[in-house]
Amino acid sequence: MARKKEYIESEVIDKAMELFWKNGYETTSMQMLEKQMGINKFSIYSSFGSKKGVFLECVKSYRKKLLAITDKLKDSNNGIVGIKEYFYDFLEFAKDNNDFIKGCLVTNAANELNEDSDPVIKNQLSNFTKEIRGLFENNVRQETGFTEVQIQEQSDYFIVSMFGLSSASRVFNKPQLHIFIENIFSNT
Amino acid sequence: MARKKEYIESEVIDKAMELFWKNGYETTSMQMLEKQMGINKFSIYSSFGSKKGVFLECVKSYRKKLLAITDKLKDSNNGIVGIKEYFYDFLEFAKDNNDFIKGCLVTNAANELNEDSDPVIKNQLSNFTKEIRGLFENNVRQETGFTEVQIQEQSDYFIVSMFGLSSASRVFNKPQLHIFIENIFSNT
DNA sequence: TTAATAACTAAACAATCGGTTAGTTATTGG
DNA sequence: CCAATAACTAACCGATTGTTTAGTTATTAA
Repeated sequence: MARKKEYIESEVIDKAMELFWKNGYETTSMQMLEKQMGINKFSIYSSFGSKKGVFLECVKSYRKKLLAITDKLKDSNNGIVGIKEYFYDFLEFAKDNNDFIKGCLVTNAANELNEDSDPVIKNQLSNFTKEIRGLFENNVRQETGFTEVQIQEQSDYFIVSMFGLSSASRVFNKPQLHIFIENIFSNT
Repeated sequence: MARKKEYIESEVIDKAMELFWKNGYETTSMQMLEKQMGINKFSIYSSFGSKKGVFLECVKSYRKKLLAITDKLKDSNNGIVGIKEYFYDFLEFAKDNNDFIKGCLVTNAANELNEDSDPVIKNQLSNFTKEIRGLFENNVRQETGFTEVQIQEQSDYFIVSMFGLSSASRVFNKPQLHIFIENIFSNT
C-alpha cells in the first residue's frame, strides 16, 4: 500500500545506543544521532517520536545486551563469588572496540540527572538499578548465615559499589579498578 | 580614575560554584550563571574571560571550601580511621541547604567528560583527584606493616571508593551510603 | 495503470547556546 | 569642573538545540 522503510528499527537503535553510552543523554544531539543512525531526522521522529523516545528504546536494548552477563550471574548460583565475577564481566562489557572504557549507559545518564530532569527518564533509570540490585540480592541469599537485615545491607553495598565502579571506570585505569573490585570482596 | 565594580569577584564565583556543583559543566548555561551570579554577561566575560574561566575559578574556590575537611584529615594523623572520618565528613559537605546531596563538584564534572572534552578542564579535574589521593596516601603511610606496593594499592582503593561515593551520593539514600562506607573500611 | 499511502529529502521553525559590541552611566585624578 | 576611563545595560551575533513541515519518491492494492 505504501513505501517500505529502508532501515530496521532495532538496528538503528543499537547504533544510537553507542552514542548515548559514550556521551550520555544531553551531550548526544539529534545531529549526531542522524549521522550515527544513518537515517534522516524525519525517520527518527516517525519511528521514535522524540529524542527521549530514542533514548528509552536504547535503554531497553541496553538491557537486552546486558543479558549476556546478567544471565551468567543468574545461572551461576554461587552467591557472592558470582557477584564478584559479574563485576569483572562488567568491566569487559563496558569496553568499546578500541578498549576505551565507556562505563555503563544507565550510570552515565544517571550521573547527569538533577532535580529538574525528566521524570520518565529518571524513573526508567531508577527501575533499571533496582532490577540489578534484585539480582545481587538473589545471589546474596544463596549464602548461609545471613539475617534478613544483613542480606539487605549486603545487597545495598554491592549495588552502590557497582554504581561506583561504573562511574570510576571512565576515569581510572584497569589496575586501579581491579584493586577496587578485589577490596570490595576482600571481607567475604 | 573610573567606575568601581559593583560586585566582588570571589562572591559571584561562590554563587556560580553552586550551579556547577548541582548541574555539572555543560548543563549550566550563561543565562543561568547571569541570574545566579546577579551580574550581566558583560561583567562575567570581563572578569573571567569565558564560561570555562568561570568554571576553573569555581574549581579553585571549591578546593578552598574543601579545606575545611581536608585540613581535618591532614591534622588527624590517625591513618585509615582518619580517611573513614573524611568519607563521612564528605557526605555532610556534599549537602545543600535543603539536605539535597549534590555530590562532589569535581566528580560531577568528571562524569560528563569524554574523549572530545576540553583538555584544560580534563587536566584540572585530574590534578584535583591526584591531590586528594595524595592525602589518602599520607594517611595510609601512618599505618604500620604495609609494604610500598600495599600502600599504593590501599590509596588507589580509597580514591576509587571516594569517587564512587561521590557519584553514588546523588542517586542512593543516606542509609545505603553509610552501609557503603562501613563496608569499604570493614577489613581494616 | 492509477489512486492512495507512507517513507523519503531538505528546508525551516523558534528557542537557546556561548560570546560580542555599541552606547550609556558612574567614578576619579588633574 | 571636566576629560579620561572603566563598569554598566541591552541588543545582537552566528551556530546549534530539538522539532516540524512542505514537497518528492517509491510501493502496493484495486
